[in-house]
Amino acid sequence: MPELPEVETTVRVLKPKVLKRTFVDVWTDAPKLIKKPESLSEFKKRIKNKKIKEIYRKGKNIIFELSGGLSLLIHQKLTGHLLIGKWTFKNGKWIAPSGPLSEKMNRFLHLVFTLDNGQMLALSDLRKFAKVELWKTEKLKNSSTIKNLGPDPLEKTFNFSKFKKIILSKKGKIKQVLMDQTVIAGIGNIYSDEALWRAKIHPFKDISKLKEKELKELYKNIREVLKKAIELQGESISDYRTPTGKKGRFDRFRKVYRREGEKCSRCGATIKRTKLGGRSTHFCPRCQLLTR
DNA sequence: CGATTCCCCTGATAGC
DNA sequence: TGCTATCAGGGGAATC
Repeated sequence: MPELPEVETTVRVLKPKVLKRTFVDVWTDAPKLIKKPESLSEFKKRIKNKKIKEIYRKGKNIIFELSGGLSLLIHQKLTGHLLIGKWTFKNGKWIAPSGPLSEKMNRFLHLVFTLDNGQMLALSDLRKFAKVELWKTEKLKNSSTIKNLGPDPLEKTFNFSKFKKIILSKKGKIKQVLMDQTVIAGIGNIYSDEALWRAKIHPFKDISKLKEKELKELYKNIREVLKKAIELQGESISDYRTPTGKKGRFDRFRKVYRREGEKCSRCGATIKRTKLGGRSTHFCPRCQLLTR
């Protein structure tokens, strides 16, 4: 499930491989992934012969800035991940070279861009939830997709007082607020659970009940866990893989997410899983008390 | 305007 | 064995 660290890893790995490259061809067996423009032929026509001038992350979105005043936006959602390599097309399907790209999770190719050096940029997406949009760069900047995003938690300007201010301006349960992309951009289910465990805060704790000390711990731990995950190229307990098809190595630092029934590494209590707003939520019932 | 619900999709898993 | 029902889940749209 790509969140900020996984999307950042994708951008960092792709960057040297795609900068200054030109799109020469597009293949898809799932045209519904392409939301903009609506017509696939129009999408193909517009993206062909455009050069990748820049690639960057905005929240969980990947944006390729192209020549001709265009920008390609890709959101990987739950199971999407971008891969780079050289596949061959045989009998209606893509054959991956041996190595990580041929591994199971990388087989669900639904969109393949061929670049001018023969390399391919491919979107593997088991559940086909990803979205691909081609925008005029100026329009994208003013779009609600971009404008409604909250600040990036790793930006230099994102200091504690800014964090405190935006969190306290919201109401509700802390985990839900952390996952709200209009509040802070980039945190999802995994890293909200992990940051809250590190900060010893119960995911259901109401914003209004948070103490100054807890806010400070949370601020610090959000940034630390995200940085650590980027350093390790993200987590791959589920579908995510880096663009070369390899697993991220954050797993050994994962303390609660998908660890229901295991012992808390800090206090030994049994990790619990519940639902919050339709999302599974993991926490330690002993070190993350609701009332403290 | 905010809060909630539905929907997109398919592999894995449980139940019969 | 093989079928069917359920679940997971980001975010956008529709609805309350």
